[in-house]
Amino acid sequence: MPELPEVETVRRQLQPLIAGRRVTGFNVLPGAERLLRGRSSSELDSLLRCSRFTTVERRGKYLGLNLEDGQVLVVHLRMTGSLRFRPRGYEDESFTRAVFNLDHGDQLRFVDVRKFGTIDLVDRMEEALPELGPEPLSDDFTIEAMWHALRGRQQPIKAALLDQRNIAGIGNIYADEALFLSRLNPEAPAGSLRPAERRALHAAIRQTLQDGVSHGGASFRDYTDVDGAEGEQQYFVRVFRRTDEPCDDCEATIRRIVVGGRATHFCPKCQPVRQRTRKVTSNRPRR
DNA sequence: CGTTACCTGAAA
DNA sequence: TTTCAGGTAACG
Repeated sequence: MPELPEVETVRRQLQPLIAGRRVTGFNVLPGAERLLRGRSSSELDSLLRCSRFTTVERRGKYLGLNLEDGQVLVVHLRMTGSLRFRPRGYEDESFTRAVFNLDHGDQLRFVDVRKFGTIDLVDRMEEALPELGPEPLSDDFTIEAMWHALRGRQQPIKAALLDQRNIAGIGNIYADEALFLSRLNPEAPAGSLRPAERRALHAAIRQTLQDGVSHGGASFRDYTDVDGAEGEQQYFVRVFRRTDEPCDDCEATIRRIVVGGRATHFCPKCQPVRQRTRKVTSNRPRR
C-alpha cells in the first residue's frame, strides 16, 4: 500500500526515534513466518541482538534500517504493512507480525493485516533489492532520465509508471495523480509521449510525490505513520478513488477503468485519448 | 503482455 | 455473499 511518500514519511519519523537504540530481542509472531522469507525468527534474533540502529534509508518503496555493525534491515511494507514505534508498556495491537525489542523496554513493531510485507537482514541494502529505476525526487531524475526509462515501450503509460524497474516508488495513487496533473491518458503507450508531454509528466511526477511527502502520505485504508497516525494526502487527490465525482478542473465525471490489472482513475475530458503521431521504433532491451 | 496468487478485512 | 484493496512475483 505505501508508496514513496508514505515510505519517506516513515523514514523521516523513524530515524530519530531509533538512532542509537540497541536491539535487545526480536521475534516473529505465529503464522507470520513468511515475513522473513525463509529465515527463522531465532536466527534473526541472534544476528540482531545487541546491535544498535544508526540511520534509516529509503530506496523506492524499500526502507533500510542501518545497524552500527554494518548490517541492514531491509523492510518492504507491501499493501498493509506499517512500522510503529511504541514506548514501554504500550498496549498490544491487532495484526502485529514481528516485534523488535529495544533498550528501555520500547518496541518497534511490524503490523501488517495481509502479511505481504517482508524483512531481510543483509550486509548491503542492494542485496535485498530487485532491479529498481531512478529515484524520482533525486537530482539525477531529469526529463532525459525519465524518458530513457520510458522510450520504446508500448505498454500503457500507467503500467509503465507502476513498473519499479522504470522509476522507483510510484504506486497506484501517485500514478493516477501524476497522469491527471500532466493531462495524459493512462492508456497512452509509454513510448509515444511527445517532448511537451514528457516535460509535463516529469514535472507532475515530482509535484505529486512531493505533495504526498508534504502531507505525510495518503491514508485511504491501512496506512499509518510510525505513531499510528494517518496522513493527509487523501484529502488532496484529484482523481484517485473519486469515481463518478466531478473533475475539479472541468466538471466532467471521473471514470474508473482497469489498466495493467490495476484500478485507474482519470478525467476523460482533461485526459483525452490522443491520436498517435509518432511510432515507437525501437524496443530497448532490458539487460 | 495480461492474469493469478499471496492474505485478510472492510465495504458494497 | 461478493468484490475490492497504496504491491510484487510468478505464471502462460
